[in-house]
Amino acid sequence: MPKESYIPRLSALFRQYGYDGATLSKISEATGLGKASLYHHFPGGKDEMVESVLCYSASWLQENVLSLLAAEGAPEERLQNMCDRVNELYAGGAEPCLLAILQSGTGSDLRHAQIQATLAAWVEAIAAVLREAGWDAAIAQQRAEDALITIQGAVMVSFTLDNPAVFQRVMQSLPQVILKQP
Amino acid sequence: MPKESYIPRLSALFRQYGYDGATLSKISEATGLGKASLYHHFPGGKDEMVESVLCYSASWLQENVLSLLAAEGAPEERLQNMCDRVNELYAGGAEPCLLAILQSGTGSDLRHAQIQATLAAWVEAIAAVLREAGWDAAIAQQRAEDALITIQGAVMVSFTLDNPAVFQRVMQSLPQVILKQP
DNA sequence: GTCTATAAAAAGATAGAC
DNA sequence: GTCTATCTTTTTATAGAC
Repeated sequence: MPKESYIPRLSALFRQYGYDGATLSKISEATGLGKASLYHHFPGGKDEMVESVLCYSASWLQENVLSLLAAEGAPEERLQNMCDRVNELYAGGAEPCLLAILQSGTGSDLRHAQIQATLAAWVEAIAAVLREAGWDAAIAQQRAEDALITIQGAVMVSFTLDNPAVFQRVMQSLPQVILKQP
Repeated sequence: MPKESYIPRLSALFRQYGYDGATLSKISEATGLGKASLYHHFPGGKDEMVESVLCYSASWLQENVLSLLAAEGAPEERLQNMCDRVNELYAGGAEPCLLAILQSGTGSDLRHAQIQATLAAWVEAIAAVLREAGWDAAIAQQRAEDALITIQGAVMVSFTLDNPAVFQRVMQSLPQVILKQP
């Protein structure tokens, strides 16, 4: 099997257990591959697995979220499309954020830059929509940051409180909130 | 030394490395105690250490944040006091949230309920301020959730983007945003 | 590309002296 | 209350056969 086919299961494992908690034993079990086979696909060990997972995450975001923001249509509609995909990504507020999880643990410096770049691209994609909607660049940047803050905060709070309704409510209103006059 | 004196250093270690990343070796080094001494203070091992850290966190929050929300004064002033303390807690957006970090890793079920209770108490303390300010109970609950979402999201985004200015800006406007008419 | 077997290192935990 | 020493288990990683 090509290594790409194991990325989703690796992704789920790192999201649940984090970098240090996702041991090779768990990874071996989840993928059905022996440890030696894992090193065949990922000679760099867990570091390389995480790097691949983060790379895949960035691609998924680009193709499933950022591309919708850059597409044709009214700003509110494009933001709504983003929220729909984000809702899938976080299972309606029931699953935590991989990017947030992978920032802690041993050797997080290696992951930090990659995660930062992904989040920055997301902010910029939203800011572009807002500039197109006629906002000043500085305000657009702030509102885009606010949008990410709301999404990430809603994931954390919903997951912690075991209350997906919080996530649903916030995602529901996000497009209007972001586009609203001050 | 009494075990309470080690809690702050334990806290810092778990915040940086998470549950699985904070190994006994690191803990031993950070506290200056041998492993056997650690087990003398915390017979239950890491689980008991984390439990103590989370218990201390809840106390700190109660005494330094929730008590200010319940104190005398105008709602906006009390929310502003909260933001000031929160700004210290997260080092102005430079440090991640212990509660968020400890939700992942091996055996997170043990920690989840404790973290959930702490966050729920925080939400309720804010909601009480808003009800006192004349808001309907349901709206007060939503606004309080929104406040926590903003705080947690701002910590995550600021830390990820290495940009404390984002955190500062958001904390600055939080009291007015929460109290603003819809 | 996957396996079995094995090695080397690290982590979690305890016994018993002081 | 802290230490040294030791033990067990787990984790990471590799060698070599198929």
